[in-house]
Amino acid sequence: MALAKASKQRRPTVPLPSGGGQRGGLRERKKQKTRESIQRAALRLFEKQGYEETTIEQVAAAAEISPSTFFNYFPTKEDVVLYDAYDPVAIRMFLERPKGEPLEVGLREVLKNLAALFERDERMILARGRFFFEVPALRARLWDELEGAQLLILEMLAKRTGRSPDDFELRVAARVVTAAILEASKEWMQSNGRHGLADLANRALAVVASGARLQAPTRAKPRTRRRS
Amino acid sequence: MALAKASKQRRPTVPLPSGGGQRGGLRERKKQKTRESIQRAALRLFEKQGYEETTIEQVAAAAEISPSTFFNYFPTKEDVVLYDAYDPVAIRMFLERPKGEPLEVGLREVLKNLAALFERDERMILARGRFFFEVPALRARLWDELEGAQLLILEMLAKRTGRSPDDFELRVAARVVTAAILEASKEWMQSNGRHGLADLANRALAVVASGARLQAPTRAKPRTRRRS
DNA sequence: CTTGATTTTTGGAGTCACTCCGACTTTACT
DNA sequence: AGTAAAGTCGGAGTGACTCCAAAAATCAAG
Repeated sequence: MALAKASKQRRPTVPLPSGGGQRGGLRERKKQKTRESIQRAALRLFEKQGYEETTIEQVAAAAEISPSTFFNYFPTKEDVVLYDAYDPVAIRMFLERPKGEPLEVGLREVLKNLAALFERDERMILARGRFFFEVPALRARLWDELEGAQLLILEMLAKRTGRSPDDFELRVAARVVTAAILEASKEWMQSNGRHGLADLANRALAVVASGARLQAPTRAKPRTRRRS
Repeated sequence: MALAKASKQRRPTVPLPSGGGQRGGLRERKKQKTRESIQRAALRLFEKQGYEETTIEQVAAAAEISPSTFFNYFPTKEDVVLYDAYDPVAIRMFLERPKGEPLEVGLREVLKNLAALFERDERMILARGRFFFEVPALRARLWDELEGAQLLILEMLAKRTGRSPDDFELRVAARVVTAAILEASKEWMQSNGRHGLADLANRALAVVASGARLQAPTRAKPRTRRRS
């Protein structure tokens, strides 16, 4: 079956700065800086002219590098938007949760901490977020990238329950939890940060815990309703 | 904000044959046939040489049309694989479920009926399935396309519960259910149809209903275990 | 500070998906 | 048959991305 070579394996996403944000030789540090500088330039252009309407050439010019060099830093145009310097931090946070702790608690805590971290450059994060949901190509990539998150959660669940990560039911559970958190993030981004990320995640996880069984109109309980 | 035009709106996916599979003028019927013939030619080539390794030119040649014409039938290369003649059938099935029926029951029934329908060209369906999970570009598109399914389920849930489709909790529920079914389909495809689609869907929905709360190793209860 | 090895940057040539469009052919209808 | 609509095709782009080899910057030693 020719499927093996069918994918031309998308070369691994931008290498995450293995450390928490300060690792690696001076060499690597500089590369990191350039990468972020390119990203900034790109996002600025995308916001001004739109994603599709901006060419790599323009981004390269704005970042004062050659188009060739752009591809040294990001394998595809999409990756400039995808790239998130916080990712490794989040992953590490998650992995370092105490072994015995119930999954949801861990998730809630991580999300809470992240939300706090985000306050720094929330503006940029939210801007990126909007792209994800408005540019088809990015939206698709994001979904796919989520697979990684799901795997993390799966591992965690496997450890907690003593089941194998191959267990079908376990995989369903992991995917379901991931989906819930995704919807929370989406709401967060689309509401432009008005609703707290931690809050939304809590509510989403509550829905999961209740077996997604929603009773009649709860119309009378206007929760964190703000404006329409 | 330039976001509005940021997406160059991916022109709508291949128009679904509005009817259940037999509607439209003679004109349209012929188009449909051509479309399916192109798809067959394409899938055959993809299987033989791999997706990325096959050019549109080759597909066009195999289907005895010009490359230009290819794009008359499918907006992108991905869509040749994505296109599913059964989609409209499935959607219609789902929409025609009795109003009062609980969502899960409806889902189970639809899935069961579909599974039965699939027996016809299961081989091709499964082949397509494998592409989805092995070719990054297709995987991503599929995730995104799932958004449509989620919307359907959301509508249905809204009707059932009397809540608004904007309700955050409802959206989470819809996404969670969709995720469960996705995992079931994925398992189905990856197991090459060994486990029944309807079975898997049932088990997945059960996990959701239980609040995704899995107890310790259930190793001792081998369920619908078949071979392994 | 010089030299040679090692990265990094860059330009150029090429592939491929996809767009735009005008010319040409087929089909449907009177 | 005659005409309008729909479908097909070819050619000339554009832009993302690959491959490669030649410059240029960086670094390590002597």
